[in-house]
Amino acid sequence: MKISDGVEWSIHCCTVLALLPEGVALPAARLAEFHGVPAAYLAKHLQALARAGIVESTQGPKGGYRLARPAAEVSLFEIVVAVEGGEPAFRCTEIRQRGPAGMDPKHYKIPCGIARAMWRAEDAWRASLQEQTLADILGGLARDVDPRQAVKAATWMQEVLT
Amino acid sequence: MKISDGVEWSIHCCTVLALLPEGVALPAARLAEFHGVPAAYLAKHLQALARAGIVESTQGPKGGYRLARPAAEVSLFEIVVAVEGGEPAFRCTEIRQRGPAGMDPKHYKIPCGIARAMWRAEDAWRASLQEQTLADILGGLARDVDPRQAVKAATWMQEVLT
DNA sequence: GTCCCTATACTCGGATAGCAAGTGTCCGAGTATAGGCGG
DNA sequence: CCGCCTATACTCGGACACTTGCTATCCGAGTATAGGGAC
Repeated sequence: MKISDGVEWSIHCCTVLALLPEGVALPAARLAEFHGVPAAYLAKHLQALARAGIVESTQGPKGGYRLARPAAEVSLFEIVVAVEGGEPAFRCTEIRQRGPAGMDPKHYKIPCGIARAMWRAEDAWRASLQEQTLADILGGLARDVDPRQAVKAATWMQEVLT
Repeated sequence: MKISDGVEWSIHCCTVLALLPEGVALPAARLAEFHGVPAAYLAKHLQALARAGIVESTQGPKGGYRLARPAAEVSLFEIVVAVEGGEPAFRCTEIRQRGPAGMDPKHYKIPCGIARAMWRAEDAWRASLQEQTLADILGGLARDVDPRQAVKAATWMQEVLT
């Protein structure tokens, strides 16, 4: 079980986009440069975020990506689903129906108890992600980030936006 | 993000082993036959369960696998960890240290807030799995399984154990 | 000086290769059993 | 008849190919901009 790197990158990108002045967009290439990741691959995930309505894209010069909604209205869960897809991590293959003790599929009305148990755990995971928003991440940044790094980041952004 | 099929198979196998009479073992080949899955591949996962101390193995004729502890003392979490490994699903690659705004690693004492958020969700997942034991699964079986299937399964087991 | 037009260059978007982890399989090492032999 | 020994066959255990999905990349479509020209 492994969560795609794209999830980590996407959340970081959304955090940066949330810090952007109103009405300004940042190209994928700049986001990639800022995080030191391959631009072409990051673009793939930003597209997924755009399809999910989390970010908006503008083409042409001075174009790029920007957050589609206030940071407080974007949960981490939405980002994860946008990048990884909404399918549950545990997939019941109904092996209870196979083998010598199996019966006709119509007799299995209730999902397998094992699947229910695994899904219950996944629901707890989803609930936790759903109640954490980008705004919470930003609050944590303000608390934990070294002021010198904040200055470096702000300077870089100034330079890029000119 | 996908949980290995081996987890599903392993939990089903543990459930069957829990229904076994005291002091009797079931070979991997029989477990595979019962669930209609490839025997050689299932064996791989049973070995992982044995290494983790969840099941015990006996060699030679009349040998096989049996549960190492009472069903109430085996949580689903243990099984998942035994099969999938204990590494977190979300792996922080510290991209905050890279790029033009990155600083020397020694300045990053606290884990990235994004990683902390993701890990918090995983903790909720783990907690849910930890409080669900094989005994709970067995209880669900008694409630939900079609009596005719129970008979088929019991008959098969009788036949195999002779 | 102002407006319009056009060419430009910059952006996103989807289609295309490469690689790692999970999936599936095999054969060798070890051991409890069962039968045969001797006492 | 009982106990011991040996050969057997059945078990687990780790080492070896294959396939799916994530990783990484490229080039084409679309568009806001900026400059130049006409009025």
